[in-house]
Amino acid sequence: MSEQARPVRRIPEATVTRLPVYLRSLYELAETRTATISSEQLAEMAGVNAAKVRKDLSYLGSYGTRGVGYDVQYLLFQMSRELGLTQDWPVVIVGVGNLGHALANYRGFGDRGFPVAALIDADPNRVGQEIGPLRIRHIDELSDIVGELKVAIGVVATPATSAQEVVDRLVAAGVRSILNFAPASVVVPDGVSLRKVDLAVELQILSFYQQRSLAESDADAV
Amino acid sequence: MSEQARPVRRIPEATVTRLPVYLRSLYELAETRTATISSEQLAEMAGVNAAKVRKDLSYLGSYGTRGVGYDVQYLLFQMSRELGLTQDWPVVIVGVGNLGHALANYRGFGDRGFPVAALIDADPNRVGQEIGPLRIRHIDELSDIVGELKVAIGVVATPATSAQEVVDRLVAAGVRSILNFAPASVVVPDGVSLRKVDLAVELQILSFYQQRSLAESDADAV
DNA sequence: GCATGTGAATAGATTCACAGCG
DNA sequence: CGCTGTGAATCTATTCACATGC
Repeated sequence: MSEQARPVRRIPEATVTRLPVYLRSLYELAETRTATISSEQLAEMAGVNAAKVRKDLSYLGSYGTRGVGYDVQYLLFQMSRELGLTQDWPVVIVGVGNLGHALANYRGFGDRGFPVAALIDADPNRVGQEIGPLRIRHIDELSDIVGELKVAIGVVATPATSAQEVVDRLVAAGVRSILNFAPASVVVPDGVSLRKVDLAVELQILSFYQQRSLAESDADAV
Repeated sequence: MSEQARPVRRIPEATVTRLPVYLRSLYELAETRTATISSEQLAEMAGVNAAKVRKDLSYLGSYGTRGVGYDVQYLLFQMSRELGLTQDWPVVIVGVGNLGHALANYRGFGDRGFPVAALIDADPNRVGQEIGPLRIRHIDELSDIVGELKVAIGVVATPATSAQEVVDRLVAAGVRSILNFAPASVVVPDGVSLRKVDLAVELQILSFYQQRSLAESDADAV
């Protein structure tokens, strides 16, 4: 009897990564008081094709109206709910160097339901420093901080060499979602989500295609 | 006779995104004077599985030795070449707010073959300001700057509302690789590469899985 | 009539499993 | 014998195309 009758829709990973993009488009539409939107139009805004939009949205449920399109407000609500955005998820930023500093000052976090609850560093020279309303605290306090402030997401902005250790500490403290900005591959146990943002990787990918396209135009020029 | 005999290997997109990760592992190995590495070990370092490593590397060529593994230095060289990292690709950062500022100060760029050649902003109050060795220049100078400094990559760190316009200007100026940090979907013509890094999107993806895992543990607890 | 929702078809990525070679 | 390199099998994602229902 432990099985639920409710069919827990299995949303493909690729779809999950696109939902936030649709969501952003929906916010824009809501601002311009647009009432309904077709998959075609939404696709254009999100930079994908219409079939993909329809397939993706169908995983959330049948929220459209044939012959009409999707109700912007309703879809906005359903998607927010599905993404877990009806509640706040407090964030802790670990590593307050250049990048961590910028992230700490970035309004986009709090504005969108991810309040920065704490700033953490290992460097005693930084601990105690104030950034906006927050005082940087020492990494040894991490576990307490996570518990007290109900931290849900850990943002790692340390140098590569400390990244794995910081991740381990976050996991030990009970954090189950981690966003890693450090240029290092880190591992997490099952049940913990990890996303990575790596500048160098992105630039190198661009470099690959840049070189390819130059090589081609050189060949053409011969 | 315009066809080359050399078979231009078609490297899958998914593989291209992993090459920089392998490359980083190889640099670490090189630092510890490791001479050869098996697909198994490299997989562990890169956080993928061994079959994938072998398949990925096979697209570059048969650079391994059966029964032994891959020569670290040789693979490092081949991979760098394939990624176009044997030359520098000058970068221009457009939008010197919080994030742009942090990026401008980030040493990771120049150190890895992506020298920051120029900083650009549209705000007259920022133009003229100096950050490190660079003076912020006005966006109207973009085209000249790209030409003079042989800018290959444009990094967009503007607010969402200006992102598309900035991208259009970069493309018009001849930039064929763009890294977009602005939380907006932008379009580029064929032949231009675009990668995006979006904080809010990453956090929302984490939120989705966080909510899922909490919902599951709640269900178990009943 | 028109745009959704979705099976079926296709394309792409991952993993398996083993032949081949040093 | 050990590890690469790779076809074949599988899994996942995308796209097509049209029945369905407002």
